[in-house]
Amino acid sequence: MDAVREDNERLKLTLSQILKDYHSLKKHFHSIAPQDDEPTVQKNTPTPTEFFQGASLPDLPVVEESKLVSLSLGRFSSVDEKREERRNNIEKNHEEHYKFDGLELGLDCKFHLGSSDVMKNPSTENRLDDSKEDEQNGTWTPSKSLKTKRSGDDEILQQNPLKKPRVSIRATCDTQTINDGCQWRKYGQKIAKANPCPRAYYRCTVSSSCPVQRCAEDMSVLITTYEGTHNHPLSVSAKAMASATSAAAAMLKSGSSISQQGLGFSATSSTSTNLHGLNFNSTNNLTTSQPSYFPRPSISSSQSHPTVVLDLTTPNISSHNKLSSSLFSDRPSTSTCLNFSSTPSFSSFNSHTLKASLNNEFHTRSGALFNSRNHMGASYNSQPYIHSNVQTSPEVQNMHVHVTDKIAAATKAIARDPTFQSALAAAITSFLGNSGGNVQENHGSGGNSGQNFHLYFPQQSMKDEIGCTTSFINH
DNA sequence: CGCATTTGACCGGCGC
DNA sequence: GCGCCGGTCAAATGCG
Repeated sequence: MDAVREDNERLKLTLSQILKDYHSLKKHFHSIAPQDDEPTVQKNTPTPTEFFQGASLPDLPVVEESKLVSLSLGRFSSVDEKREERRNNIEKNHEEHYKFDGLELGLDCKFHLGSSDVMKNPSTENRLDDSKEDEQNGTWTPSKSLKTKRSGDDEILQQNPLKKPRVSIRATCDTQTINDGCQWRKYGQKIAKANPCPRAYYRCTVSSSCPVQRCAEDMSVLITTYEGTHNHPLSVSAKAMASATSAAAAMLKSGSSISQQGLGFSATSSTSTNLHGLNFNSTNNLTTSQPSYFPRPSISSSQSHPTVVLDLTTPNISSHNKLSSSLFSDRPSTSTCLNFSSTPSFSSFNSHTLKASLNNEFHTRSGALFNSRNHMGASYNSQPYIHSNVQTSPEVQNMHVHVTDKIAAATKAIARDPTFQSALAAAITSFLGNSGGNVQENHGSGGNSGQNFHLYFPQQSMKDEIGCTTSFINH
């Protein structure tokens, strides 16, 4: 009980710190966001040039909260009422869908609630749900958790009444397990049916009550499956994967209607999430010609486990462009390549530069898959900052955006957090992809409509301090 | 000696 | 009801 109380206190401290950071970020955002009387988010959104060359920071008036772009740092909750409302609206009106979706970058950590609400509100699940349960019950038992109906899990229980969502990572790896920064204790090993390689079971060692588990099938491709979320503070190096997996799980929850349909990229579904900057978006609007600049993760449902599959095994993104699906034949193929700063946690990954190809494939338990055309590639390097990764494509158009000193100065102050760096890269990338405003544009040769976006920092020192550049390719 | 891993037993869900 | 299978437990074993 003492340990639980200590954990509780730590969590409260962490939460208060997060809230503090949020308010600070909010202040900064208010100071750099230009005022606009247009009613919708999309119309309210400045062009990149306007945005980056906005009025001097102190002169900017405070923008109404309803007009703000929501900045997401990767903690989406499936029960966000606003999002539910928006989702319902989408079903009625596809145009309205893009009004918010285009710039839904969202700081969706339930900050519209008071801090006390965050602790009390059952909708604040994902990272908090398990610790909340600890508070209420005193202990946490993984096996029991599957049986215990929790209000915070109502949504997922409705659709997957038995199992928690899982996040499965496929990666080529030399070692028996991937080094994701967490400490794992092996507690079992089984020979799985139809697989000559044993499946190992691991449990987080930091806290005895931490529900995160994984099994690994050690083949040429290591498949690591995460279930549950850490309910204790994580090291910086562990946060990357934890954030990614928890966000993927949250995305699965919020977009579980998609997974349940198997191929169900319905024309009305809309979810988005941010995996430590890997910005996922399962928004689909097949009736509009506006391309989505977000890739979709692989979503499958194995038995009653809804699973997001992050495939890190495919080195060549362009090869996936060959994948086709009649489902998306009316849309341009989209790929995004982001380089993420890395945390030492990824250093044990086998490849020099591990490309995370988040294919839009629906993996089934039996290995069958259905693919769509969108996919995402990301690289994890052992460097302190995100760095540019120029994707070479013969038929791309290049679009260059020069970040002005003003936005860079404003960004410096809020870009210290590595998670934010990743989120920022994804946010700006999506921003550019959706606004398409006053951007310098060099048309490349060829008839392909592919576009290659680059962010440049005018001064090297600025780049170093902000620590992120990003490239974006739209085929 | 303490901790991590191994491994057979056990349990519960699921399909037939 | 029975058997299969995935997942977990816990005693035995190994290792530093």
